[in-house]
Amino acid sequence: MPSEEFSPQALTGPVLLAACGALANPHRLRILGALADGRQYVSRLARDLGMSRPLLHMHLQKLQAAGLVRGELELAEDGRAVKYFEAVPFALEVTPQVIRALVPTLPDPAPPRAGDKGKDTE
Amino acid sequence: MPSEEFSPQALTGPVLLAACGALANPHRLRILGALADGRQYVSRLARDLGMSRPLLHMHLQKLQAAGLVRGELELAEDGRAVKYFEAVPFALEVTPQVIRALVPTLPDPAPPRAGDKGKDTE
DNA sequence: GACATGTGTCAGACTTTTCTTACATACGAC
DNA sequence: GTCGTATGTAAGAAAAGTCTGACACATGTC
Repeated sequence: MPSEEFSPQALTGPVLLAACGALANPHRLRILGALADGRQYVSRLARDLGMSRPLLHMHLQKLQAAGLVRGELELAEDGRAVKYFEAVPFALEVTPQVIRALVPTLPDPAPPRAGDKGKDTE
Repeated sequence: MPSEEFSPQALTGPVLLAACGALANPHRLRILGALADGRQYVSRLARDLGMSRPLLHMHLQKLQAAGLVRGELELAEDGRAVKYFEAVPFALEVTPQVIRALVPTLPDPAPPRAGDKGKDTE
């Protein structure tokens, strides 16, 4: 049951980039850490973590875009709409060799301008 | 021979943040991928990767600061100073549980202002 | 000397990310 | 109705990251 490469999707360059970008922020690590204890809804999470709700919303967006977190809007018993988030059970394993294998799947570096004869660049 | 937690140093919150921040860039992934094939000096690396040397220098700084890369200034046979970089053989493994364990080692979120009675935040 | 190679670094522009403040909606209870 | 909870989003400021172009130095060859 352990050790899937990267649970939800195949590990490609862009996926690794999104995942690392999402993990490269203390707030988002805290959020993921909190969600590792179980699902939670955003207003509660904002209170628990001591951050503003719009800010938390933004970070959750980024985590969700990276596939590290999953959100689901539910209707509570009393009828109020509550959005629960949970951590996707991912397992990200990165080594220099893994990265080398992913390099070919990276987006093109940048339009290499023709007629480029700069001295320091080429 | 495989599976060290995180080769060079213990995996703490700040270390993970630095590592992910360093990995969250296509140029730096390319650099690491190239160095996975073996050590190389920066001017050569800049040519191979098709990027300017100052830019490569900046990215190498960040990779080195994160402990993912190691540089060594050497004196070539003909006397020229050449700086070689090599990839540190790290193995970064991240899961929600790992993150939860690291949360306590993260830097303080932000000075939680006393007397905070904002409506949206609390 | 001029020219090639190698090194490092700075200043400024540009882009992206981060964060707050303010607004909008909907529902239930009083 | 008002108050409390929940949701989402937009505008703008502030900070961080990215990148280029121009410097500086040293060495070896011509």
